Amino acid sequence: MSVNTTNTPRGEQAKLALLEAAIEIFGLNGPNSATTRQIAQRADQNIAAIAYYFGSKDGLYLAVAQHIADIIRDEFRPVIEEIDLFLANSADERDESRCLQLIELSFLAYNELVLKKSNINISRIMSREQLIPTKAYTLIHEQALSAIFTRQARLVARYTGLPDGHINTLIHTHALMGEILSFRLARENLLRQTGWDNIGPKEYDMINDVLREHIRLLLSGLKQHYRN
Amino acid sequence: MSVNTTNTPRGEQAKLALLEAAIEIFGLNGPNSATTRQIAQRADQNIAAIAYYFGSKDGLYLAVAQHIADIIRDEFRPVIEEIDLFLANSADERDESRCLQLIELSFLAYNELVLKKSNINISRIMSREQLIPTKAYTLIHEQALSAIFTRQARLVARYTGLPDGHINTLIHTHALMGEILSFRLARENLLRQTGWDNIGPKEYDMINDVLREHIRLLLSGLKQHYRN
DNA sequence: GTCTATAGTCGGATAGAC
DNA sequence: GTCTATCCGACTATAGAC
Repeated sequence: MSVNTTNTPRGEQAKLALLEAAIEIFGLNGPNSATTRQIAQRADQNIAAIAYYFGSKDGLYLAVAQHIADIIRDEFRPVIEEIDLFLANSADERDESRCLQLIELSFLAYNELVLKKSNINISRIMSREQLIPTKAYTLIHEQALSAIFTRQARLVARYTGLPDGHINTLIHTHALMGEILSFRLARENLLRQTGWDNIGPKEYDMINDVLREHIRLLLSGLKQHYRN
Repeated sequence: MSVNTTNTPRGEQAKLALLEAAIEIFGLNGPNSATTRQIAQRADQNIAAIAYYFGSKDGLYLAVAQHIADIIRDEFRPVIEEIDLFLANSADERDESRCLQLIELSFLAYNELVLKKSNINISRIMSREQLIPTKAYTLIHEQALSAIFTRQARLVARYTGLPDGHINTLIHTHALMGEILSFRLARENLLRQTGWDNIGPKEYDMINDVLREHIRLLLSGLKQHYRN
């Protein structure tokens, strides 16, 4: 893939427009059935521009993945820094409530990321990559997701007393994360069962309340079990 | 869609072969980028057979959805009958452990359904339908999923004391179901974090143990909270 | 009922004008 | 750097032979 690295304002703007249109079209259609014609039209750019700036349709898809990884990394940088600070400095057992708070913070931040309407196509692309992973998933996982999930598991271990780095701890953390993901990945099921026609601010708040309750119940239950 | 209703053995066999091949190809590719050529080839049938038996590619996709709904309905019929029996006969409060058992049973049955290797493409199709729902989702939901989830929510209400039919109860149930779904819908994330290269019997057992523990912890926590 | 051949459409990529 | 025109392959659907 030979990506043009021009920095002229016009070129930069064209690239960005193509990237954003591509997120939308790839989100709605998947990498195979999305067409470069659709993307170019949505971005108000010429079809040939895709080949020029990104080498090929495939190059554009990978650039989209990189863009998504950047967005997620930026979004989570503050949370990750706070977690690292906590994990580095707090070897004692006093900071339980801070630990719980950080777990809640990072999980609910993830919920916001995937449920935010403006991110709908990003999360569509990511879930499709979970079903049929391509190089794009590797990129997003290694550059963004891995850092988040690794720290979440470490916090869960610290809080509950589950062994740090142990596979069982990873499964517990993954299962808990599943509660968050379900509201995006099984969104349609939720809508049909509740009769909602959308997840707006009111619905979002109800979901968040339930999630917060589940996180606290589960973690305190696990803690009682594994600390003794 | 004009579906041929021939009942000659050869015709029936051709239809079934096409259906099963279609599940595989639609699972791997999504309804747009899957091609009738691929499906016909995999089924060892002529391309024209698809138009003949199912009217069109779209007709085949809907037939696949119907086939999936049938499979799920058959799989869950016994559980659903047990649940209905329980809900009808046990108005008293004594049967708590039976209630919990049924919740666990139905949730873990769902886990088996989505994780079973032979069903991998069925669950791929279903998750894609959650992302971008088509008529196929309506069909599967109304004919199979709705019956399961409605009863699960009723059991959860019964066990925890949450109000039956209330939206909050539905959200609680959905969130809990999310734990199960995550092992299929975020499977790739799990594999990368654990280093597994597959979810085999050993991994499946570990997952099931964690899920059972979470179900019990969460439901008993909710019960303490809402029963008092 | 089953198949081959093909019509008609749309896809990604590119050559070459400006 | 940007765009138009076009090549060529792949797709669905169908007409018509057997």
